[in-house]
Amino acid sequence: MCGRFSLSVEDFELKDRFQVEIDPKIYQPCYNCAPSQRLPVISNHKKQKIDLYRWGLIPFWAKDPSIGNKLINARAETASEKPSFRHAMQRQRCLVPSTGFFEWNKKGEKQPWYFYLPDVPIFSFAGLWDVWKDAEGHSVLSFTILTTRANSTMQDIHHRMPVILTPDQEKIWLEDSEEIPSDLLGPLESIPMRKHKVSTLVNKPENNSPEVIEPIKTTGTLFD
DNA sequence: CCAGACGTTGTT
DNA sequence: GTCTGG
DNA sequence: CCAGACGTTGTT
DNA sequence: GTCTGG
Repeated sequence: MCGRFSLSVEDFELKDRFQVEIDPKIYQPCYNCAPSQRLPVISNHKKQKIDLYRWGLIPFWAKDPSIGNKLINARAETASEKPSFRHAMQRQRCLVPSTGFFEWNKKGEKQPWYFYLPDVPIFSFAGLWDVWKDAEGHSVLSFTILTTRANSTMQDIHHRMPVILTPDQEKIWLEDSEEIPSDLLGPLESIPMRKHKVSTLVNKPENNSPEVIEPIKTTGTLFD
């Protein structure tokens, strides 16, 4: 699963990496990105621009927007059949830029781990977005992150992981085709991934500092 | 027909 | 909006 | 994902 | 236990 990630780069780095415009007034690096926050997204409708979307997809037909609290992830295997995601899966795909993400090992103590790609420092999750209008007609843009089976690096910690796209796959995911490019949605194996234990400071979303992604020392091996 | 749900994770 | 269950 | 709340009344 | 908010 994926319920917390980082995007710890400056605006110009994102701009260079994705060839997009970004308003420096609305952007700031994020070490501890959490559900319900407004976070940077590149959608298929605005491929040349990064905008902020709320994490937790609110389907366009929702009466109560709090449904978004439950829709922070969508299973890639079933999203095209689910009422909440079907429409977005066909027409409203997006990239969620990231520099790494967190998972908590449930066995024994609740230990947070940080996962990242040393060869691809900025990557993206495959996402879906939607637009919901409140009673006054104000639009709320929101997104969810697709999940899939864990890859070999992750499976000791968790049996699910976010769908990570390679740079080549990013273009395909954003193409305006109602045929879903489902071959992109498996666990990432083609790019090396690393992990290390991090401080439980990351548990609180308000702790948004570089410290939450730093490796913590453990008895025995320094790196896991 | 209307009412109510619409999700994922992990654990049992 | 669309599907399921009563 | 985790943390924190989870209620009503009346009064200031 | 379950929901809301970040």
